[in-house]
Amino acid sequence: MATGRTHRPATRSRGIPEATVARLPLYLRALTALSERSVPTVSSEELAAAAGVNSAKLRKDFSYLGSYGTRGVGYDVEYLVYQISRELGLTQDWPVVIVGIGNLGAALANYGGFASRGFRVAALIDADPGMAGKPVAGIPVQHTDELEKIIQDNGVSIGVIATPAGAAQQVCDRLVAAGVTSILNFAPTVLNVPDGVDVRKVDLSIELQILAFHEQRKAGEEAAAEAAVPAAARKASTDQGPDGDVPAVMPA
Amino acid sequence: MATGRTHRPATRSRGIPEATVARLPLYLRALTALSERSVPTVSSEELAAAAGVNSAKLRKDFSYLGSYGTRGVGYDVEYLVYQISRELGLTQDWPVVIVGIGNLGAALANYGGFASRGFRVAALIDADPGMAGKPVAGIPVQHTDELEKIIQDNGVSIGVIATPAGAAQQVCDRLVAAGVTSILNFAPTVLNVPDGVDVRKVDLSIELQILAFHEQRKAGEEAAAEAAVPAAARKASTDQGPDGDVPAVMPA
DNA sequence: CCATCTTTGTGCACGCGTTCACAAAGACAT
DNA sequence: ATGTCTTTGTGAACGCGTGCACAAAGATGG
Ligand SMILES: NC(=O)c1ccc[n+]([C@@H]2O[C@H](COP(=O)([O-])OP(=O)(O)OC[C@H]3O[C@@H](n4cnc5c(N)ncnc54)[C@H](O)[C@@H]3O)[C@@H](O)[C@H]2O)c1
Ligand SMILES: NC(=O)c1ccc[n+]([C@@H]2O[C@H](COP(=O)([O-])OP(=O)(O)OC[C@H]3O[C@@H](n4cnc5c(N)ncnc54)[C@H](O)[C@@H]3O)[C@@H](O)[C@H]2O)c1
Repeated sequence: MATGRTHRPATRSRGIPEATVARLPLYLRALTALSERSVPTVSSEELAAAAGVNSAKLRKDFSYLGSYGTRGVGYDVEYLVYQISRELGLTQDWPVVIVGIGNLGAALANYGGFASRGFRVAALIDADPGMAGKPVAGIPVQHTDELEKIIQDNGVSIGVIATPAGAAQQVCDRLVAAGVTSILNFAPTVLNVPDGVDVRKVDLSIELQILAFHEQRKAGEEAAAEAAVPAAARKASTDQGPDGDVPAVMPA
Repeated sequence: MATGRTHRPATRSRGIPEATVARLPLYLRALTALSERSVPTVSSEELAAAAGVNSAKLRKDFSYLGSYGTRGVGYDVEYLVYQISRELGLTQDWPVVIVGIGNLGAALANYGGFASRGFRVAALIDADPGMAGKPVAGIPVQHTDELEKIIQDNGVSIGVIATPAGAAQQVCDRLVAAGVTSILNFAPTVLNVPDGVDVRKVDLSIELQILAFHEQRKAGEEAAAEAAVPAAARKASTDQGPDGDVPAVMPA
């Protein structure tokens, strides 16, 4: 999961489980593809395959929305697209600001998939005075000094942070103070926010480390250990079954 | 969660729960920061606060590693850094290839945090012949034709896909055929891979949609509904409590 | 050596999420 | 109308993850 909500411990808003909410965009994407191919209806089995999930799970997910399938036939594609869009709040327009227009921020600004579905880049903000006024993806970058004004003038409630880690908390605080209540954080830091503010993080580094963990499992298991032992571990992991013994000694 | 493993249904490798594995990088980051400040030991309470998790959870997580705390004192920072690094497979070097050097791929290539911890960009690969040879972040881009050779010559087992969605599955298949067994996917598609291959995805669009959902909940609840009803929904959500009634009618 | 105080490691209970499996709903043919 | 066949919607069981709460471990001071 490159994701992970912080705070607001699974509040299950209005009865839709968090896990289901996280899958709705997946279904929506698959349904949109079907819609473009003018497919009128789809069974839970087919759609589940397209979305890469279990069909029972998909049916249960839809049942939380009120579920509009027809037994023996399946689901009406157009109708589901609408229902899910509405449920996710995609029938309205969400102005978004991106703070930190460096490598990543610029890539995000250039990303087309942004506008495609309800999201609109309202402003690009950077602390570098040299960037102010310079257009990125057709949008002029504005200085951080304008942050509060931009948020308020545009009624922005969703902010994207793509600054260096060191600046993230500070930027976050300003965004929140200005009225932003949802933040997508790309900086590798834990953000502290007051209740009522949602934070989701995208952390490349964590994802890679998780992959490395599994990769090591796959590779090792026999020719493991004995890599580079920095004088700290004694007889590190001879890997003898679960709960394998570990050196009960601590280094300086 | 911008994350989400596909396939391999929570295999709990060697007894370490998947949820714990996903948190280890978080602890490692916090510990590294402490280490740089030369802090010798840290209590579960302090470290948990820094990582943004519950302290009991943290202690339980560490207990899976064999746990090396000292009661009444806490954990030795350096030692934990080493133990977690080893557990995550970060004591070895992981060559990584990035496929699709567009806006995002270039940003990733330029990303410093890559090399910092065990990961090394072994090659950049793109299908555009015009890019071949052109250096990005100091590394010359190579053509897709070379993909298999690059993977094999460098012993690459981790691949990053940053191509357009349409090309992702095809690229994925080639990576897997060439020997890659872990994939980090930035393209908005569900990738099908054989057993034994791990896929993690980072999906900006999904993250935003999840935020939009919660944002809508926060904003609405009273002045909801009655937005733009595309002749499909009849008496859409009057929001009368949980399991609120929904129109039992389907459009054409 | 003993008492006190801090902090770990974990038993336990609870709730969420997943999946199976099946009854019922409805389409469709005859 | 009746029967058959497909597919939904969900009851129920199970397993994982979380967090409380506490006993035991060990440091520290006298
Ligand atoms: N580039 C990637 O692929 C990538 C991947 C994963 C994570 N990240 C993270 O994303 C963040 C940005 O990465 P990047 O490669 O774009 O870095 P970058 O250095 O290229 O860009 C950072 C930008 O933020 C601006 N900035 C600095 N402080 C600011 C402030 N207080 N307010 C507003 N703007 C400020 C800088 O002027 C700069 O333009 C970093 O935290 C990085 O760790 C990047
Ligand atoms: N830019 C972003 O911020 C962003 C954010 C989220 C997701 N994404 C996704 O990441 C992917 C890349 O986005 P982008 O903005 O960099 O797009 P882009 O068009 O700038 O770059 C895509 C690159 O992939 C290359 N390519 C195409 N087919 C290929 C193939 N078969 N093999 C190898 N290379 C191939 C192209 O030559 C191009 O250089 C897309 O799927 C996009 O949806 C991008």
